Amino acid sequence: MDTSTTSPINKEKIQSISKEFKVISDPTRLSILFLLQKEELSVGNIMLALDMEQSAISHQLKILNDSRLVKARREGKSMVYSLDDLHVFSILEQVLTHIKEQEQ
Amino acid sequence: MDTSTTSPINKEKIQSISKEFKVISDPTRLSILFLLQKEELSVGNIMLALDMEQSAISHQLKILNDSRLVKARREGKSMVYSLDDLHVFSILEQVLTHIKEQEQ
DNA sequence: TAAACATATGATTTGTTATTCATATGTAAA
DNA sequence: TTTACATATGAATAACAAATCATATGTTTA
Repeated sequence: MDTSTTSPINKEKIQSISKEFKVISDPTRLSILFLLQKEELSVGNIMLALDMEQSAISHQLKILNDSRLVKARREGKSMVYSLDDLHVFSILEQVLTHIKEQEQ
Repeated sequence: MDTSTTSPINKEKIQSISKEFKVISDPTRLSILFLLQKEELSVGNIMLALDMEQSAISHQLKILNDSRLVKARREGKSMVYSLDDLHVFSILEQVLTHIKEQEQ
């Protein structure tokens, strides 16, 4: 199917794509996503793993949460975050493959 | 294959992925890529299509060119740009599908 | 070969995003 | 029921990226 003619790209679509990519183009947020791919983690544990300030982590988690890439649940005093949208990883896999190919 | 255990994500890899996404997360650059998907275009024609300043277009084309997403050739007085890496579009297609799914 | 045209590019300005700082909120333990 | 602990959040600052401005470079035409 010829997407270039059947679905013209308008400004709104460009903006949506742009926003999606912006969320996953920040190193801190990417690191969080990869950490959570292995296991769910509390904010404190993400802090320790990335060696960053609590506030910085929380702010980035909010962005990830707002775009429904992660979800949170309370566990006692801490908040435990986990992935909510596995779809990003198929995209990340593609990019990783691409990077690997270009390295050769 | 379990990529989470066989290929640990290090800081350099995070940076590479981040850079790749940053290139395709700017609306102007995305617009240029979609324009070039249909046909190769001179800087002047891209200017007209996006209604933006020549310098802004040139600066963004440079970034796209540096990351080997587009290539340029001279044609008389003008420079004609075309896509150099169709791979991005498989990623863009995925994101578009994702957006479409979430809309429903 | 001077003028006009098309694009590139460095420097500055403007806009955006991430981090930090200070503090608020919510939960559990003393 | 005060204190400690864990996280969230608004405001300020710092870092970064895009657009603009001014001008340089390269090509064609008069």
